Amino acid sequence: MQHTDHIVRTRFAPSPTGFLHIGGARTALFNWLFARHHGGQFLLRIEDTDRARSTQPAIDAIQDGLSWLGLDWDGDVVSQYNRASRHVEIAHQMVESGHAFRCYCTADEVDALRAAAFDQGRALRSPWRDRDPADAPADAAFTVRFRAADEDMVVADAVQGDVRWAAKEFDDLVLLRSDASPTYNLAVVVDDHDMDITHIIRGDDHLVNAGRQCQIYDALGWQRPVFAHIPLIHGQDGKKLSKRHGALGAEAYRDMGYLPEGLRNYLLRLGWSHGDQEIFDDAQAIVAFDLSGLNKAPSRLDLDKLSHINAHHMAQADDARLCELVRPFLAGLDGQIEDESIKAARIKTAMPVLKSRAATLAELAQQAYFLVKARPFSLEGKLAKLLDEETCARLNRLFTRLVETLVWNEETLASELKQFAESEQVGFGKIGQPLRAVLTGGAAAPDLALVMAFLGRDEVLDRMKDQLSLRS
RNA sequence: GGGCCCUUCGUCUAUCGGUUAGGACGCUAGGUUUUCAACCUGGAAAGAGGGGUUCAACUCCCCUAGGGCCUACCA
Repeated sequence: MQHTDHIVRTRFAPSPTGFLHIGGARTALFNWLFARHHGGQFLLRIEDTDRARSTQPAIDAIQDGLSWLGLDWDGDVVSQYNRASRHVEIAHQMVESGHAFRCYCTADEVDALRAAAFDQGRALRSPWRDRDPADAPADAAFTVRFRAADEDMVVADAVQGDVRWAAKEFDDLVLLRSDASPTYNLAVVVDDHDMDITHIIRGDDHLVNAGRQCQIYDALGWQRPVFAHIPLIHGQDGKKLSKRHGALGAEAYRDMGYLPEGLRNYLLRLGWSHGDQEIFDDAQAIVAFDLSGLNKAPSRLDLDKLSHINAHHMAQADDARLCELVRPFLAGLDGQIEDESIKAARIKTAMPVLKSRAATLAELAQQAYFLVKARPFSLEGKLAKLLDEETCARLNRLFTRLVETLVWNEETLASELKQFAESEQVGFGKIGQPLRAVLTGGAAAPDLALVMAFLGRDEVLDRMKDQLSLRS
């Protein structure tokens, strides 16, 4: 696993206890962007050393989420659990070098020690750090603890600046549990070192861990990576994002109809800035991203802004791709025509116009609905009232005219409608409103000439006939 | 209890000692108008509080307040 090159290497290292939540997605994005910016590698490691809480479905969900977001990782996924023997090896090495020691304290003794340390406002130190190993009780269980360093610690963080701790703030942390399994802080350091990680971008809930981990790096004589601790994302209420409070998985955003590039763009600007620029495509983001633009304060999720950003990316998206993506959203709407190929054809034709009118795929489905509505449909309330006797007579005259319209495209239809309104000597509202009702049944739709062009002559005439015969 | 981190419009942010404190979302007034959306033109809206340092502070320092993280044989 050891690399001899000197390229930038980042990693995303989630623990598989749930889906890929929005904060993790952003952390992954930043690491991905930073690696790509420097032509380096972005690695994925699953921190699955907690066997009780780690699950395969969670591992799958994380990978699916990253894939959906378009954050591709280099090489194979690393399982931290599978590397346990290497962690143990390093722990033993530290015992031999004196940087770690066997602690024979029982759970009760540790509790008492901790309570005392807590009262004194200091970190826990094991009495076994200075005792002769020969005093060890025979056959007693022990943990391997790190011998907390005597020097004060300073971590140069790329976001937070120099962060300092007094030596007494660090406890003798457990490296190996009494069952000899390695703990997080040991495993992380060993893995990041072995994977040649050069930059660690992660949530600032790990800021204190950085101090602890740097003690281990130093003890081992390993070079410390660059740390960049980014603030966590909060919910709309400013509180921590909890699972039951807005902390949704990536797939939830997908199901709400956001595009991966839209979510990526939004997440990019959440806690990172580049002057006044709000909209980024991937190429721009990769060029622009740097650690110096990272913010120190936590930020809140704002779905309105996400939608707005997403709308830009919808308008830029490929038509054929959107036709595919909108299908599941359309499927939820009832009263549609049967023929899938007609539906697909109409939506395809209209897509260049539709996509600029919707902020999400869900809205896109709403915008496309009028195209696939099964006729005849009934008009109610205000729409029905539009079709009084006079209006029906007028629409009948329009009908006759449309039958004779030779060229059926937006341009000629627009001028047909305009001329018709003039010949009727009424404002366009007198024609546009009822005609729209007749053709769309009240569904959202673009300009009428476009509606007619997208629907096609037969469908337009049929929808007119439906309503006019009902009222005559 | 202890340590560490954070604090500019409602929200995301710009500012890196000297600006009428800028932009974006949202909100709002008006325009366009055949629905919805979009779009165009305006508007309201901010430096948590208190001390310093300085000719000058949002910007540097200290205190307070408020949030957050860690303080596990979780990660």
